[in-house]
Amino acid sequence: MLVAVDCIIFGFDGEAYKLLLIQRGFAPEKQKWSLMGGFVQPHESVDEAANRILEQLTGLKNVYLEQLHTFGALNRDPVERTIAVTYFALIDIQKYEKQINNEYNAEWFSLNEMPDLIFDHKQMVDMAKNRLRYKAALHPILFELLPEKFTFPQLQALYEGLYDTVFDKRNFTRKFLSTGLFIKQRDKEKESSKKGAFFYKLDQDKYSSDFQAFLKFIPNPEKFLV
Amino acid sequence: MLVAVDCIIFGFDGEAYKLLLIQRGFAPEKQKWSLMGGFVQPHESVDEAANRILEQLTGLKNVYLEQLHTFGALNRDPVERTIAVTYFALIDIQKYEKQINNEYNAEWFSLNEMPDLIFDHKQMVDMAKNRLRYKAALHPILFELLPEKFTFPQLQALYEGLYDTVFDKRNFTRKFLSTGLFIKQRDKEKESSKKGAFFYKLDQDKYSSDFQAFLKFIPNPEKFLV
DNA sequence: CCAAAAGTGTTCTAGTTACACCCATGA
DNA sequence: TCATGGGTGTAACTAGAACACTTTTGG
Repeated sequence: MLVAVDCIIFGFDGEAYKLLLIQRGFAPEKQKWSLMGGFVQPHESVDEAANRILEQLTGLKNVYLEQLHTFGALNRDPVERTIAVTYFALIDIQKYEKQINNEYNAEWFSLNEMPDLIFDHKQMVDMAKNRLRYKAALHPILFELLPEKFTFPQLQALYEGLYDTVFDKRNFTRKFLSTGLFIKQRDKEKESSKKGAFFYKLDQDKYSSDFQAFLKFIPNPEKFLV
Repeated sequence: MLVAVDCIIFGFDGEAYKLLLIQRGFAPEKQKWSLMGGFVQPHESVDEAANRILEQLTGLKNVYLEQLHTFGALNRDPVERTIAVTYFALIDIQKYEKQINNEYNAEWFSLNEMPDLIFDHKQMVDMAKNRLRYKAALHPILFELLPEKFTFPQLQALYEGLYDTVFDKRNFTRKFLSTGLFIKQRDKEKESSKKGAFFYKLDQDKYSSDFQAFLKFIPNPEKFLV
């Protein structure tokens, strides 16, 4: 039985969520679009395989990478019995350089303009989207998609994009500022407006110390969940 | 590469959370306690394998079974390279009959009185516990551990046991009743008190229609999360 | 000077918490 | 009759939601 790893790689370009896909240069389904994947090698753990595969395509190390789900349907790969351990990654799209690896024909696609994908990769993407929505509602992970410096309008677009909705600007700002996670910078981003919007950075200490958001079925659930 | 499935099987006896473990009758680690597991067969999906393994041990079908995580460290199985797809199950402990399968020496252990487990099974159990806490804070899944009819004192013990805390009885009752998920029965459970506590049943319609609890990072997140 | 986006406060509402006494019954 | 556990209401507080105008500045 073969064990493969597939990576769902998310980016955000300031307007929309993107996925990094590759055009397969090999059979089966040659020329069709698919997630970046590969087989787990005997000398590496499954997590290591995921990191390797991600780095092969993007050149990036130390990115947010989380195991999503293992897909093990009987005929998901028509050629050989393969189970796929999927991971989703959140990367700063600005750090990605197309030229890093020419071995793969990789391209960013907007989530709502995706080509058909091979095998059960569409299902994987759907699950990843869902997990991301779920997780981002509770944990401050979306910042992994932003550059080091970002503005509140960008931050709000990031959240609005994920949930496909609009939030009240005042309430949004207040809620996020009240976490104490953000440090205002002196400079402004002046490209997207005349007035310009102040940059913020994450308070890395607060960010890395287990920040938990506010679940409400259990009183003070942040006490209990790790 | 071998692909195994391991099941973390939870029960609740009215007082404490329990795990169903088996004493291995085979090498390696013969006689030691472990999770119930087995290899994925060529003719079955991974999900099917999990259901099969669970049924082999408990005789139960259609129980709550959710994929947890895939463990793929290099030397997790000292004999052969094996990756383990883990699932956790929630079963009504009263439905379990010890005699269903004598092939395995199975026993329920309280979560805080567990024997040493083989390989990385302890890590699996920890992760399952955590996932259960997490999930139960947001979704009404703990009822899978209760018999069809249960009392509010039992329900509260169930939640207090999982989070290892005490809740205010009045607030607890109000919050849970306000979900409209519970139908009061005419009869009482009279074993554990003189006065007796009314039985309740789940409103199965409400229960099966995607009940979502109340996350609070995103306004009205139940609109967005599936 | 005006169009476009940034930034900022207050009020109302609803949900959460804290808290204590009476009830029913078997022994 | 009393010990044990079951059942219930209210008031204070807090967090979330709704809502609109002013500021800045490049063109």
